[in-house]
Amino acid sequence: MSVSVTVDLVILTVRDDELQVLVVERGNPPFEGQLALPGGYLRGRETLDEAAVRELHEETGVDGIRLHLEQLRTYSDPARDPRGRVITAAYLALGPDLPTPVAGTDAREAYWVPVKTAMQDGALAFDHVQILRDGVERARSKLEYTTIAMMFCTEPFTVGDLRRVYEVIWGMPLDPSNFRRKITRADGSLEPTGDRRVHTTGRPAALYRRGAASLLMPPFLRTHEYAS
Amino acid sequence: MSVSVTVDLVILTVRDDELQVLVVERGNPPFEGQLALPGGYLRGRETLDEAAVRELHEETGVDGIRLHLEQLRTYSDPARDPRGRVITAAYLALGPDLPTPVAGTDAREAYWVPVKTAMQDGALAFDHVQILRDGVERARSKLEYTTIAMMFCTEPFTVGDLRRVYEVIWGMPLDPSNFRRKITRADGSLEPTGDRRVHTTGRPAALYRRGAASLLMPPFLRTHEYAS
DNA sequence: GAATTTAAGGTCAGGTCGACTTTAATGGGC
DNA sequence: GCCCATTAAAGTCGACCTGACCTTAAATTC
Repeated sequence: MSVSVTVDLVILTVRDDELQVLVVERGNPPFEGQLALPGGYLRGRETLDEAAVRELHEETGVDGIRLHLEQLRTYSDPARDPRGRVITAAYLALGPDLPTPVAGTDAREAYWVPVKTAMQDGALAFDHVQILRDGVERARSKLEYTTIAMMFCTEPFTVGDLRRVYEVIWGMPLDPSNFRRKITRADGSLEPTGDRRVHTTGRPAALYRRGAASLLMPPFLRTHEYAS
Repeated sequence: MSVSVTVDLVILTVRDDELQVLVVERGNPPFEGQLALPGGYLRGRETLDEAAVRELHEETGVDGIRLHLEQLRTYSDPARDPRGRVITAAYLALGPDLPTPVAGTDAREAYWVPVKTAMQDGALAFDHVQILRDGVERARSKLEYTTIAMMFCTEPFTVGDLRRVYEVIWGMPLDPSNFRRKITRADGSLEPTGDRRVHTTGRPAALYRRGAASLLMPPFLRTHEYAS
C-alpha cells in the first residue's frame, strides 16, 4: 500500500534555564492555528536524513553542522492524520541557544516554548506530544552515556555551563565539585582552550571545546527513577 | 509524495554458542534467490508495530509475546529498492532458541545463519546488511544497561546460561564469578525459582526467571572499544 | 574413591562516587 | 582599598563497586 511520508523535528535547546522546543503555528487544516512540531513531506530524491536536514535549515536557518541530528522513531498510527495515511519519521535535533527562529519558507510563525508546556496533553497537533515526550526522554538518557550535552553549549564553554545543561534537562541539581571531577576525567570529552571566562561574579572559569569522544566513559548515571 | 512502506525484521537468537539471525531466500525479483531479512508490506489499517508482530508470527510461528520486539530505524535511501521508492521500518526481535523456522505463508524457505556470516558485505539483499549491523549493535549495547539478554534464554535459566548469552553476543569471555555477583545484585532482574538444574556435569545450578526490572542497575559496562 | 567439571561464594587491592571541606580568584558595596 | 559574596577548582574520606583471583560445594565420569 502507498502512504505519504513526512519528517517531523523535535528541536531542543536550553534557553533561560529551561529546556525548550521549537514549535510552529499551523497555517492550514487540519489543526489550523494549533501548535505543532516543524516538519514536512519527504521528497522524491532524498533520504529521510536529508529531508530532516532540509527541514531543519528551513525552520531555523541553521546549516545543520552545528546541530546534533538523529532519527528518533517512525510513527504510524493509521488514525494519526485525519487527511489519510501519513506516517512520520521523527528526528531529534539538539543545539545551543539558537538564533530566534525565522519563519520558515512556508510562512508559519515559529516559537520556542518550554517542553514542560508543550508536553502537556493536547498542547500539540497530531501525535506530536508523544513524539516530543519520546525525544525528551531520548535526550535525557543520552546525557548519561554520551557527550551530546555539549551540543547544547556554544563553544567555548565552561564546566559550569555544561553542568547547567545537565541540571536543566534532568531537572535536578548536581554537586558542582563531583560533576567537574567526573566530566574532566572522562577521556577525550573536553578539550581545554587554555583561556578563562570572566563571569559577572566569582572566580574565572576555564574554557573548553568539545573533545573527540562521543561516548562518556565511564557514563554519568543518574539515580534512576524506576522505568517499567 | 507517496511511497511504499515495508517492515523488515532482524530476528536474533543464540544457537550453538553463536548469535544467529533468521533470513529467508527470496522467491521473486529483485534479488531472486538471494538471502534477505524477512519482511513485508505495511497494510492499510495497521501500525508498523502491528505489521512487525504479524510478520514475526508469519515467519517464526511465534505469538510475539515470548519475544522482545522494538523498532530499530527507518531506512530510506531512494536507491535501496530497484522497484521504486520503498522505505522500510526495521524492527529488532530477540528470542530464545526458537522452533526451527517454518516457511512463511509466502512459501519462502527460512534459515538461521550466524550473524558473522550474514553481516559480510553482499551477504544479504537490498541494504539488509546495514540493517543487520545496526540491529546487532543495538543488541550489543542494550546488554549493557537493560535486561534484554534474558530474552535469549528459555525460562527457567541459570546464571551460566545468561553469561553465555553475554559472551556470545559480546564475543568475549567473562569472569563467571564476577558476572554472577553483578547480575544477582542487580535489583529485580532475576527471580529465583528455588529449583536447580542438574547439568551433564558439575554442580547443579540455581534456576531463575526474568524479574520485573527492565533496566540493569547498575549497568554492566564492557571495556569499551572506541566508538567514533 | 579420585579426578573433573561447573556453581557459588569469598578475598583483596584499586577505582569511583557522594557528601563535604578547603582554597582560589574575581567583582561589588562601602 | 578592604571585606564580602560568589563561583571555580581542588582535596578528603568513607562506602561501594570492580576485576583478578582463590576456596568451597555438588554433581558426573572413570
